[in-house]
Amino acid sequence: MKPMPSRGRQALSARPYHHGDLRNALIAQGLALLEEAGLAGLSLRAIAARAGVSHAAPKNHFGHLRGLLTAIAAEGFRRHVVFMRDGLPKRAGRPARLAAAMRGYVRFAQVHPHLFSLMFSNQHCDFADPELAEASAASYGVLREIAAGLDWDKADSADAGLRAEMMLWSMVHGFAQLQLNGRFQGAPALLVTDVMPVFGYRDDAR
Amino acid sequence: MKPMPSRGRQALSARPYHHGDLRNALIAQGLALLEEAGLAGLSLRAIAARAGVSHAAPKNHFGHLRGLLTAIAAEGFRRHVVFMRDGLPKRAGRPARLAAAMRGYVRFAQVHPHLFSLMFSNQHCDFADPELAEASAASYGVLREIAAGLDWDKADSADAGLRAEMMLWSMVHGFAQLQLNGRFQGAPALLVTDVMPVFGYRDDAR
DNA sequence: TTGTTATGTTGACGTTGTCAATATAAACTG
DNA sequence: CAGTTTATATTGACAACGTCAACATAACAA
Repeated sequence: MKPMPSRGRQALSARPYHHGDLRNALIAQGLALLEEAGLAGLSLRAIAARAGVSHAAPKNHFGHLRGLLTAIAAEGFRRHVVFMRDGLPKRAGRPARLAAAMRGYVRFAQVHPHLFSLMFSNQHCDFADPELAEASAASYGVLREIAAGLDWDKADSADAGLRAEMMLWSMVHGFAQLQLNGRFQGAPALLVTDVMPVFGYRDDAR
Repeated sequence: MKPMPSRGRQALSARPYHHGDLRNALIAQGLALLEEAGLAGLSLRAIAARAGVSHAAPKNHFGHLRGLLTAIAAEGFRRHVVFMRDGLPKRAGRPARLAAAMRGYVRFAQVHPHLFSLMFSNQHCDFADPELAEASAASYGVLREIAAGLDWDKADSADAGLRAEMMLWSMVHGFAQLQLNGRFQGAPALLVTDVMPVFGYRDDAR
């Protein structure tokens, strides 16, 4: 009744010495364990056990616990992008797309609270890692795209585009973080878009 | 050359069996160690050693590590309030006070990065704790005070006051958090107030 | 003085991340 | 095919950690 080894080469051996795709298996089991046990329960040894390998096996693929957590966070950012782009009407105007992306950002944090915490915790993962840097930049890219052409009181400043990105990101990220930590508990349930100012766009085409 | 015990009762004993004010000493040493070694180095045993007591002593005052970290975070929030009120002109208008408080919020995160992380990490401290709840509510109170009467596009909505508080808090907290994690690294250095929309007040008296 | 309670200490336990030494399998070389 | 090298996984050990139970010491109350 034990699960077949993924590589069915050696018929007689119950468990092959080499896993075959341990790196991805560790990331997958880490993601699963993270949902079940939270950040505190996410230990190297527990992940290794879930993947059916020895406690020191992860060291070959990721040097440290930090390395494994970084890889998990990178996968998190890839899924984060999906949430932001999801529920986003294909040919909707930019204000509608902005609202959808903002809500997607927050919804991700609600659906995957522990993963979200990991993704934005420099305690646990290494933002200098190229893979994580690329994945998180892609997530930021959605925001960049949506912030372009925003009409507000700083639209004519030198770094208008940059400022718009930073403002939107700060607002939505702070909202998600504070809501996740239960800091809005006493208040009636409000969406990010209920709390943000309403922004127009200079050129509402496209 | 060893430091005198704080209670000078027993002249001959090098170190009195009872510390006298261990609870506060542990919080103080915890704060100091946090600045030096970061959140990762903040262990029960290290704090106890710094305070010159045995490794299990903290258990009498705080039941768990979590309890000690919670007490440290509470002290953090008390200092946070000082930062927000600091540099705030006595009889300045509300927009100026808003800007000063926002910058104070972010400056605190810059000056005490590890403490700030601890204060907003539900991994490490317990927001249900009464002391922490009171201290953090006081910090939120500064924001409440400053957000009252804000003039913006949602000023006439049902929960106008609440929405303003949540928006400001989200924005400044997200900014501080993202900046702290180095996510604005590529961008030119900007203040929160460079990035926020400019808000007026309905009644700019007081 | 005599308990009683609060406050620290000691030693132990299981768990963790990391490492060195070893074993096994795959890949490459001739 | 044989022989060697490289990648991958295991084993056993280590120190550090949070927590606990048992004990020691001091402050306090009757």
